[in-house]
Amino acid sequence: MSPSPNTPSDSSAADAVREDFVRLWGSLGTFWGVSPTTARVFGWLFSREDGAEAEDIMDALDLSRGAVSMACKELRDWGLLHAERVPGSRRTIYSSERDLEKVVRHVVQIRKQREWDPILENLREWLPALESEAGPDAEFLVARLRAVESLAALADSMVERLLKGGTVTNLGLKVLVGGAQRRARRRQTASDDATAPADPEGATDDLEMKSAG
Amino acid sequence: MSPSPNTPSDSSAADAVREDFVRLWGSLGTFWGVSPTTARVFGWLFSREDGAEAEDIMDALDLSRGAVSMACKELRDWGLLHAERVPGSRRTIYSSERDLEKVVRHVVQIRKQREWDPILENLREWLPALESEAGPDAEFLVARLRAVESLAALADSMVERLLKGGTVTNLGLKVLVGGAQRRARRRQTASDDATAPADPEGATDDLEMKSAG
DNA sequence: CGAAAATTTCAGAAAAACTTGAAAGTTCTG
DNA sequence: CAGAACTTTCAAGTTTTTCTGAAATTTTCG
Repeated sequence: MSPSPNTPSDSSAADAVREDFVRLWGSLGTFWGVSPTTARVFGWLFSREDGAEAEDIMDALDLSRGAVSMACKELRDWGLLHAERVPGSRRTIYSSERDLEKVVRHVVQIRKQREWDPILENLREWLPALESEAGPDAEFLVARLRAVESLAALADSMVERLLKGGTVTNLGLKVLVGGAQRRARRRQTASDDATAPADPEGATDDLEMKSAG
Repeated sequence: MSPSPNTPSDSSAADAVREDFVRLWGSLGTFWGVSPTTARVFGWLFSREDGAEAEDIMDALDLSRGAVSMACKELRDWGLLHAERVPGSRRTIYSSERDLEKVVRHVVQIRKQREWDPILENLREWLPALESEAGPDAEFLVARLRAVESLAALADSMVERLLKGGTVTNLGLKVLVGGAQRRARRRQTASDDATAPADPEGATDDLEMKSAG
């Protein structure tokens, strides 16, 4: 029953859990659109209090130098990783974004831009083209596409609210308690993101703002 | 300007849009967890008023017989496809679920069972093990895991509400208008999903209920 | 019941995605 | 400015996923 106090710092309960957590997080990679390895790197960093340099990561996760570099680059693009250079040294210290809510918001925002917005964009091209065409086939297709559009638009507005509405937890509570009403009134129309290209560095920079909460 | 009335039924605007729609839907496959081909099959069927037999599908989407069969099987498992046998014939007629909201609900439900529930399940195993362990590392990990847990639990409750709360559109409207309040009061604590196994056949059968709305 | 007309299954082929390792590029010390 | 210490990039190799085609299975008709 006694927890094995022999092994010095290798197989503590914390390390065992950490390992499982990294595995789980890796298997969830598809959920938010990155490779398992990339997800594992994030999970590992997230499970640690302090940042780590590339070599620590390749050591802990048994990856090549290149794999770690690419995973970290991708995570930086997603805005989920801080890369810090220690002044007197050549090393880069990576650490995960600490605020899980920011992580979720970034992931949702980027997936929305990449995968969701094109749907609405396309639908709004297709519908006019179809409406000028007569015939039962075209009419039916219009009806179906409208159904897709209205559902997509609904999802879009909910996500939009999530992104603008402060912390996820707060939003969740508000929704559960009914406070969403107030927010809906002062909803400001988003400047159209259809034309705005994603600026890859801006995503990273966003992380820095509002860090004092 | 005149829509080319020459080509008999091949390159109408409807068919052009249909083709694009199928391509788009296929590229979205990863979003809800199936292969592009499977997604394309659904998209094609969804874009059509009437059902189609296997050969129509392989013809339209340029797939082998086996691929069509596998895609349809997977879609049936997801509860997104109706397979109907015409009595006097040997053919099976496939048609997509017509109600997009049902489609969304089924997808969300199944992905939740497959990918989300394990998270909560695992977290609830790990936390007790960690809490009995002293040391700063374990304590830190507990804090991080708790953050994951609370966010996962929040998402879980929102999804749960989506699944139980009638149509997606209705729910969306309710949320946007603040009607969520009522629901939150009578929120019954879900019987822990940690132990409840997913019943794979129930998911499919669900499609049939409430078909009269 | 046996033949015909479909659908399903599955081993192997093709394609896609991921990882590696070495070469090229940066950034810091002397 | 040359050299050392890291990081990044990318072509090639490996693994995983997906598709095919033919054999096995199921279903209908005579």
